[in-house]
Amino acid sequence: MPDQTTTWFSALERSGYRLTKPRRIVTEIISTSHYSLTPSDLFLDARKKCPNLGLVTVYRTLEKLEMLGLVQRVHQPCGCHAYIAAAQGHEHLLLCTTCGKAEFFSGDQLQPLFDTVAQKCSFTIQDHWLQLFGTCKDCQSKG
Amino acid sequence: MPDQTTTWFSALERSGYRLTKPRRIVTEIISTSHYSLTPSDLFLDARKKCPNLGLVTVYRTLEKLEMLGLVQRVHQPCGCHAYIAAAQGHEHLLLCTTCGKAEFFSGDQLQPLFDTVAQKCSFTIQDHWLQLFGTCKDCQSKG
DNA sequence: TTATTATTGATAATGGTTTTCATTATCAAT
DNA sequence: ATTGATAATGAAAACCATTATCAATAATAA
Repeated sequence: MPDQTTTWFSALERSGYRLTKPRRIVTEIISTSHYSLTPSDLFLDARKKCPNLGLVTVYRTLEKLEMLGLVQRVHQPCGCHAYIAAAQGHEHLLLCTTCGKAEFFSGDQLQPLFDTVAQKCSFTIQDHWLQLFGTCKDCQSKG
Repeated sequence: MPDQTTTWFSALERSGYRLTKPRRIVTEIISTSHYSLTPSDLFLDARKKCPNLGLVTVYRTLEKLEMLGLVQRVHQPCGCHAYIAAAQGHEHLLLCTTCGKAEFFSGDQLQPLFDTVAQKCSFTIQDHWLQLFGTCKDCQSKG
């Protein structure tokens, strides 16, 4: 089992949640995926290993993983219904609009911009949200 | 009538849309608001001037304004159902989490970051979304 | 093993958004 | 100003993602 998955199982247990079969399968899929997944995506995939899984359980599992900061929502033009393993620290998402692959990049360089904006607009800035869209290396070479 | 509103009316006409009363009222409200508004917000407000307005017309008007690049969606943790007059050029949204007021700021400083990310991740970058959350001056002084 | 209780899946309910359709209003041509 | 083609409207129904309900089941502590 991948390290990341083990870590997530521990986090769930530490918070008092039971490690049930449906929960383990859903957690394993999203903890190892490099693509953003909708509840329905997850459901269809997880059903292969747990045929009587209910869609509702996917929603409930995502809810817990989100509260634990393990997954985050992905915002897209066509909607904001997909999830992905959350960033480690101050990182932001870069999405391939062709294949859906997701990568994280550091947002360290953003602080100066935030300071400037805070001063110009007289706001105190608490949070920020940044996402990039583009084409990954593989999809570039495929034309 | 505010300049911005006149401009939007012209844009609608230029695209072959008729300037009906419901459409004019919805357009005027969102073109002059400094707050992001949900379809429901717009509906309730527009009804004051057009009592038999249907919620559906609000959705249809927003759809057209969005296609014309006049309004943009506002992404928030609690959902992405609000709209606001679109940015002029390379600008991004700064939202007050207390009162909902929205301001735009220049995103010119972001290009170097995008270049770095494109190189490091071997992506070509086509689009980006940035939104800041904070507290505006008024809300700061009110505690 | 047993008791407790969190979790599950099926079903129904919810709420926001879209579609359908008969009626109405706009606007170009007269 | 009037007309006619047709875009636009509002009401109702349909749709779909998400949430709540509840009896049955499964995971953990004792």
